[in-house]
Amino acid sequence: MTSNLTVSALIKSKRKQLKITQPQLADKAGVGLRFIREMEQGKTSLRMDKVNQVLLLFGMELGPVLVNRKKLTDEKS
Amino acid sequence: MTSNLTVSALIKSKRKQLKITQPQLADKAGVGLRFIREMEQGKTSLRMDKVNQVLLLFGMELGPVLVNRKKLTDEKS
DNA sequence: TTATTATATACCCGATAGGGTATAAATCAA
DNA sequence: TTGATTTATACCCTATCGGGTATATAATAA
Repeated sequence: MTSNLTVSALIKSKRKQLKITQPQLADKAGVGLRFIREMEQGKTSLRMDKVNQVLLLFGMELGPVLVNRKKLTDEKS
Repeated sequence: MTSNLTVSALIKSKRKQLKITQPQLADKAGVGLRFIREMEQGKTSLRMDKVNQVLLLFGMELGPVLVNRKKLTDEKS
């Protein structure tokens, strides 16, 4: 199964795992606190380079992924 | 093996597959021609929403992916 | 070669991302 | 409850993204 987690959800959970606050994450990533917040809140117009600065802390980056074919039960192809 | 194709490479190859020009792709995606060019040339500071507008034409979207552990032969862990 | 077509580069400019900061609202612990 | 901590909202401001357009440089075909 292809997970397809949103950036928003991923960052939030990863940050919680590390038990650090938004200001601390912003600091580590070298981005503004406001950016971390907009990211966790799912803003869609973020700049890729900034997002990658944060994702890289978790060994990840933005890449093209297949759109989630909704649940198998939802529709018949 | 996790492909990890860049957005740039993916768009360029997908566009060629469809045998359409940059202006045509820009048109279909609803973005400017300049944007398509910057995208194919690997500009890193693109806005996610705009990139997704284009990727969606190919059934894809931006998502967090694991950073490529370089080739197995390149380095010893 | 010369046309034709596709792609790249350069400019102007409006819109907005993102930084900073201040304040408000949650959340949690005592 | 009250106080401390974390997160959310709102504002100002600069930098720049991205659209449009014009020009330049391939690239391909005749």
